[in-house]
Amino acid sequence: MNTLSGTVFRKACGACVDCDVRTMAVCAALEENEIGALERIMTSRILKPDEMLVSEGDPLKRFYCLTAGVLRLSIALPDGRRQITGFLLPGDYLGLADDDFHSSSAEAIGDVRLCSFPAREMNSLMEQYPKLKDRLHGFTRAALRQARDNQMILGRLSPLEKLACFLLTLSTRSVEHKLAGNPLALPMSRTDIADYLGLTIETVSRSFTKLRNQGLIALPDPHLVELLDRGALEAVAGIDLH
Amino acid sequence: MNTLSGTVFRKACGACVDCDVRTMAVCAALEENEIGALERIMTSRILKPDEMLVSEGDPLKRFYCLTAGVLRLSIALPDGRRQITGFLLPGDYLGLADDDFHSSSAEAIGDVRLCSFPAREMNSLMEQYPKLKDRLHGFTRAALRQARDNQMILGRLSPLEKLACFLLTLSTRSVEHKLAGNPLALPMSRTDIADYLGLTIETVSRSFTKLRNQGLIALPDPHLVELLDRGALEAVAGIDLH
DNA sequence: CGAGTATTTGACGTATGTCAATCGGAGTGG
DNA sequence: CCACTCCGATTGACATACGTCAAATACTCG
Repeated sequence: MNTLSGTVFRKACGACVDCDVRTMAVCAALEENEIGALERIMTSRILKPDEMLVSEGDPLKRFYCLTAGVLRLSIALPDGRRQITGFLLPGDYLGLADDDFHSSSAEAIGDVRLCSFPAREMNSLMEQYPKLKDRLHGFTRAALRQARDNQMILGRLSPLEKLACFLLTLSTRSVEHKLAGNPLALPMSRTDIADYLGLTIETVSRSFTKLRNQGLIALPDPHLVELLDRGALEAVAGIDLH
Repeated sequence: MNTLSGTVFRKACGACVDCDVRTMAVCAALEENEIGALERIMTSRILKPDEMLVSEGDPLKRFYCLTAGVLRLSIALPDGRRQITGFLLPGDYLGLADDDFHSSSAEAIGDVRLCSFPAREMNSLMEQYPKLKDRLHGFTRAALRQARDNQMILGRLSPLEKLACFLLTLSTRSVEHKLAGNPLALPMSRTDIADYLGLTIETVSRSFTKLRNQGLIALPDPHLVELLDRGALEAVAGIDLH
């Protein structure tokens, strides 16, 4: 079911220097001879599918760095409506937006592995290594740009445009995060995609079908998309994204 | 027409110590004896209604701090569709999301006055005063939380809920920014509100009328709302915000 | 192989967008 | 001071894209 499994646990718990996300995560701010400081406060953690890592409103005790798998960030309304504000890929950092409390929930999609840093120690490490803080600030700015792009997607695009946009940006991000970009894995469910794009699952499904019928994508199975015509997809998305 | 004019140019260009936004803007990070460093690199600027301050894609040359009036941040699609990603109030900072280029356009709504800081000098000042950098990072995190709340609003709320939510949060923010919170000034047009909430102006207008008919608000004129029943508005919004 | 769940497809209703007309206030000129 | 114009806001009539409800299909996992 989960197309990522198999790669997830390739490595038991190697040293930071050999880590899959060494070059793209927070830790890339530190040189080989400095990484020990981070490693010393770090603990590993594994999540099972749909396991909740943090819940909206929880006090912020730890920061996390995703090393394998995908997380969904979401906000919920009292009546059960849900908005997924983003998907975290390996190398992404959890806790960018928050001061003392988590403003979103974070749940595993499929199996997940992450590094966990106590907030206190991480904060003092950021004082010790300013470039660590700078890198995180840079991540926060990028997350803000992404959130604003999402506002455009949610507010002004049609369902078909939304889906095209979603597939293109996920593909691009996947490549940046060293995951396959073209036969593209979609570990999340249709419900997740709907809650991300502000649609119903039926509309998401119909949009997939439409893109498939137009020959722009192939769907070997619901969790794998092949982007057959990136140019045409970009035309459908009606927006050239980064 | 513009409910803000009259207060806008109260002060010609006083010293930072006496500034209206001294306690809430970036500059609050610095003590009285340090503020000179910021003042030295600062220049004042005034914008006329609808004047464009920066355009999407422009190289980032300067940061700005709004001292009077309101700015709209927006992203545009090639075909003219527009998404307003936020409104900046006095004390807010422009440039939080950006690295080398502006990711949104910024235009004045009514008359605007702002402080302008050359990016280069501002960056070196942030090195000199880490608490300045910390404050900006804090602003960025807050902006990210707000952008994610907006994703929820855009993706999952009905038009009536969107408008109620908009009025409540604008009222709260106005108070935080030392503006009137209850007869609430709406300097932006219905088109701006529509482009912020992902609606058409007709739907915005109908939603205003509905809230008025339900006795939740009064509209002495289109740019002034009185929140008659905050509790009921919160119930309509279906979301307790912050 | 069978049960349970996720996805897809279909039929239908409605909320919201579209198009068009009216209203109202601000600014201008007679 | 009043009439006229202009532009933004409101209201109305109508259409349709998307949501809702329901059934069928396909996949996953035991």
